[in-house]
Formats: sequence, C-alpha cells, structure tokens
Amino acid sequence: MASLGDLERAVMERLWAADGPVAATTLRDELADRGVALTTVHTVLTRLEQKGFVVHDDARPRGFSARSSRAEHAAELMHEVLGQAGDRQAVLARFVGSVNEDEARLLRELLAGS
Amino acid sequence: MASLGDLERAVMERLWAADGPVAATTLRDELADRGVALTTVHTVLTRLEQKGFVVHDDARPRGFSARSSRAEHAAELMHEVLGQAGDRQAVLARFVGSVNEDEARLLRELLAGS
DNA sequence: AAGAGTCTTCTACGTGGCGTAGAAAGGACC
DNA sequence: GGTCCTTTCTACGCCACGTAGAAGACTCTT
Repeated sequence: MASLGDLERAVMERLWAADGPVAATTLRDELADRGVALTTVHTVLTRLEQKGFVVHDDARPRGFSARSSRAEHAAELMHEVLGQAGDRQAVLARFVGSVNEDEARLLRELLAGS
Repeated sequence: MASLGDLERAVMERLWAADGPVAATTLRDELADRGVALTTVHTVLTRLEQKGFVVHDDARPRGFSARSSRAEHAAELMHEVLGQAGDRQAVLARFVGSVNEDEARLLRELLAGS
C-alpha cells in the first residue's frame, strides 16, 4: 500500500482527468505552476510505474495513463484501510455513522441492487 | 493526513489493544521481538503525540493512550480517502461493489437504522 | 544521410520522515 | 544522599521523494 507524494499525486490527478494516454511534455505543461523540469516529470512517471499506478504505451512520444481510475483507486484504498483494521464491522459501523444523508441514500440504493 | 511508519503502527496497535493507559516500558516489552530500546519507544510516542494520535497522562510512569479507537481511526481514514477523491459517488459505488456478502448485509442493516 | 530538435534514460543530490538510540536531566525510593 | 528508573534532548543513518543535468536514443526535415 504505497502512499503518494505531492508531485506524484498531482501527476496521477492529471492522468485520471485525461481520457487517454498523456505525453510527458503535456504533463509538464499542466504542472507549469510548479515549474518542474521535463526530466522531473519523467522520473516521477517512472516511479509511479514501478509502484504499479501508471503504464505507458510504446508510441514515440510515450503515452502515459493511469492503471486504474481515480474512483477505483480510492475504493481500493478504502478496502485496504478496512482490511488492516482488525474489526471490520466496527469500522464499517463508524464509517456509515458519519456519512451524510445523500451518501447514505446512495449507499442504500447501491446495496439494494446486490 | 499523516501516515504511520512500521514502528509507529506497531505502537498504535498495542495502544488500541490496551484498555487503559500503557507505560513505555510495557510497550518496549510487548515489542520485544523488535528489540527496540526504551528511548526509541519514547521517541515514537512523542512523534505520535505530535501527530495527534496519542496522549499521555502525567502520572509518574507516564500512561500513554490512543486518542481514538482503532475503528474510529480507520473510519476517519476511509472518510479522508473518500473526501479527497473527487467523485464521491463513483468511489462509493466501486467500494460497495466489492464488499463481501456479509459486509453488504451489515451495511444494509446499519443504513436501515438511519 | 546528416543535422537539429525532441524524447527517454541514467545518475545524482538535497530534504524530510522515521527507526534507532546514547547522554543527560529529572524524579522516586530506600 | 545515592541509586535506580523515567523522561527529555540530541543525533545519526536510511529511504522515499522532489529535483534535475547529462548523455543517449529517436524522429524528422532537408
């Protein structure tokens, strides 16, 4: 369960927001506010690939994409937290005890269908 | 959202398992498999206090205790993940889509009461 | 096919968090 | 008051991550 650094997260955010593979130069431009160098973007992408969060095609300007969607990733994280937390029932109880009404309704609907 | 290191987690685990304040020496003994020095335990406890996960009384052998229960902590973490993940509904959908049947039933019960 | 420009990989450095603990200071108990 | 336990102070090493230069690989144009 690897956690992400600031820049790593920012990069993932762009990849999640994109609807296809993204070039490193594009990412650098999107992260212009940080003023990061292109090589920095590449380093981060490489590390994200090692962690299994990113893949790239072998087109010539490489296209990088997130391995799973943002929602999938978050849901996985939630399961991880739930998993390594001993009493799963207690955790779930606390969890649903503090969701707002809209989300409670949504959850009821989602659970009704299964 | 501070994440915990290995030893920090191990310490929290003991504090969560305990039903009252725990002395540093006790923790060191419980962590005997790691062979950590007492001062190491103290350092970790201090850092955990700075992060807001632990408090201590001012009895003479200080009593350390977790600020919130393990379940509360996990539930909070789950909310954090959910919160910073953009489309909360999508995340919840993915999440309940992959809970097992027992947990789904539990969730339905928990949600029915609210 | 050479040259120019772009993309990718290699390598490396600084910082900060965490595991680690000795040394010193503070308090308890006989 | 001296000895022993506890707490605090200070410090070091390692690893993850942000950062990027240098060099190598590739493409494209002429």
